[in-house]
Amino acid sequence: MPEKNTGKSAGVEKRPHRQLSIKDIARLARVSHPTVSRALQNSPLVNAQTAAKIRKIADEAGYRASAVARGLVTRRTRTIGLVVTTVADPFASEVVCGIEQTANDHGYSVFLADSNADPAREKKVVQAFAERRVDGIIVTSSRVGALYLPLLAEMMVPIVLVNDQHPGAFVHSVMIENLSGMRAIAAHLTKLGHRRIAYLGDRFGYQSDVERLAGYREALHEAGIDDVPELVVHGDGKPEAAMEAIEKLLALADPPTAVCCYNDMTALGAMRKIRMHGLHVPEDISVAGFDDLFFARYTQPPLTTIRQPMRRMGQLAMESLIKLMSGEESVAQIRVDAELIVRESTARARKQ
Amino acid sequence: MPEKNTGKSAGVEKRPHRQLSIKDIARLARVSHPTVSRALQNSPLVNAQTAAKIRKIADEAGYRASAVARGLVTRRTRTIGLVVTTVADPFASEVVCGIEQTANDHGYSVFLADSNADPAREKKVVQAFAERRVDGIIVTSSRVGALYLPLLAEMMVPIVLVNDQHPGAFVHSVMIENLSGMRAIAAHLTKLGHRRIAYLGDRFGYQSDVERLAGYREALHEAGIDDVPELVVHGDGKPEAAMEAIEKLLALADPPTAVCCYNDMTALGAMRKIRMHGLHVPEDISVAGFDDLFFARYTQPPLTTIRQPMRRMGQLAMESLIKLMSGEESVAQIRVDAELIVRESTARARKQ
DNA sequence: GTTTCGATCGTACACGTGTGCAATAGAGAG
DNA sequence: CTCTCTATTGCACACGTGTACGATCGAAAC
Repeated sequence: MPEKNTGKSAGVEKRPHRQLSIKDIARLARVSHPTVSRALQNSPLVNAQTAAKIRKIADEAGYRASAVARGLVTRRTRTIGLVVTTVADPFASEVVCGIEQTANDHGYSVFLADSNADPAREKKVVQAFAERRVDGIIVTSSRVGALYLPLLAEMMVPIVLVNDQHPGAFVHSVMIENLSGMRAIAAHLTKLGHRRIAYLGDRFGYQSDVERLAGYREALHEAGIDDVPELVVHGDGKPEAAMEAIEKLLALADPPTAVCCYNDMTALGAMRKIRMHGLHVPEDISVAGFDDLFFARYTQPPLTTIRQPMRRMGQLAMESLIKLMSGEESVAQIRVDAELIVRESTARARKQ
Repeated sequence: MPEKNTGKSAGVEKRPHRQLSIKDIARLARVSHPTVSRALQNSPLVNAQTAAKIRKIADEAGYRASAVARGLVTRRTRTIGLVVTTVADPFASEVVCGIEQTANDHGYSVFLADSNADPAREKKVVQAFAERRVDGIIVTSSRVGALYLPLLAEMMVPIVLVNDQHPGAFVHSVMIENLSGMRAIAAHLTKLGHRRIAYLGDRFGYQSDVERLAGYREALHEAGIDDVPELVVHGDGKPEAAMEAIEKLLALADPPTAVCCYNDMTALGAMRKIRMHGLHVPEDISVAGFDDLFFARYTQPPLTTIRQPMRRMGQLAMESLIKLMSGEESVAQIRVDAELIVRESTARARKQ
């Protein structure tokens, strides 16, 4: 009675101590390897009892089918590529979290790549994805979305963008309602009696910045306030740049009594600089953010902001991608609603 | 003269429009496919001119070698699995960033998996890694490190842990000098004249908490201060729990004049609650954190803390793993130094 | 008894790449 | 001219899985 001895070769083992393959299981179960394959896929083509027996043996042996071999023959790897400008950003990491969870729930594994906003690196990681034969790609907050067009064409793989900064280039994307969100914030401020309201934006030209700026303007117009160009300044979405940008506002002869920040990170820098000037939020100046990152409720004072359902957005992007990968159609542009969260960084304007 | 027509079969194409393979390039270059393989690997076995010509053709055709086919025959996928309790944590995401960068620099791709601190999920993702045939695994801040032992044995793959909470179970890890770090913070406070210094920790029993608590005690002993059990309380490393935990300290008949927090997230919650009690930092009570997350310099007041070189730690973990995957030895326990960053949340104790 | 049909299972391939080995050709030595 | 050696290339396999197709067998139909 032959035991586990295969009789194949007596040669020395290679370093990585041979994982056991489907053929090993076939030998143990005294069937052919296709039968094992079918049994593990719960195929109706195999006898129920045999299948159960095979599954039991495979399980006890700790057998794990090789996804790479399967991917080779199936031509579908059940992996997706996720490129993000940087994971070390609270917004991105929440989105990544949502994507990873739903990918995992659907049997997909995700390759993570950090582009660091470096176009060369971004191109490199997408090439890596091409070699890995990913089934789809998600890109979040890309500054260089247009770069993907040729690569996309080359890879023949669906792509979904989250909060892309260059409109129209891609069909599938999920974004927040930037305009109505920022309009809600600005309207909140006008209702508090503010008339000199500033906008501290991201880099000029990015779609989300354009849309939020538009929302800010709409709210002001509705309140009968005219545009004041000197009250619109730009940072880069991060605290450092915000600290510089807000200097221009504070140096004004008639400084604003409230400022709408492009996002919470910007608000963080703004509030810090305001404090360094000896001023107080919200007594001297109201500050509002956008995103509702985890720290928004812990700032001093807690930040009034717009909540973006970041994980949900990641989930939606992944679900959309899954549809596309299955050959189905999916909604091209998904827009999620923004929710105003009023905390203590905004207050009624002082009587002039 | 035969053109691109392969003459193989006139059957209809499958859906995913056949990527071109090494054989396509071979046909274009009028050589055999092994020659193409060797040319693209810069093998000395192939004529320099032929190699150059092949590479040119492959490049112009936009050919991308299939990493999955290569992985199958090579038995090395050049992928690693990265499991993290949650990416949506500023500490973890910085580490992930460091790991991804250096992995990418060395030609490795990384599978990201979020365990959500759920043991079942954690097991599931590691099984997925096994099927993907990853060459190595990195686990950050695992609460359940011990769970990996059997899976590790099964996979025969090197593992590196970052900031593991269960000492001794694994050989390879990279951690911060918790003890000396927290001792530096506490000593900083004693030098400012504080005598009633509290410790607001993570869950009891986690290694990093144990070590930081020990550092705190050492500093107090050096300053001739006795242990006061009521001044040591525990949260869970997040702001919410910190807000609850610090209540116990504030409710004391003789409340502390300074509190060492397990990390910056804890400090965030602590400062918020202190403010809600109408007290001021640092006038009424000094607060110190640990980690130096991005927001530490933007809190009000900016947070005194210990800087952890998070990206560097990720880099070190990845470099260590690369060594192990190459069969080399690597330092078992890597400890990186902590650096005290004094900002404005700590001040001289008021005269009693 | 033969025929037919469905249920099971095995055989033979394919996926795209890497690599040991043989084959060939050309150069140099004798 | 013959032999040897080296440089270069092709042939034949292997990696581990999925799947079309044929083979077998038993039962049911005739």
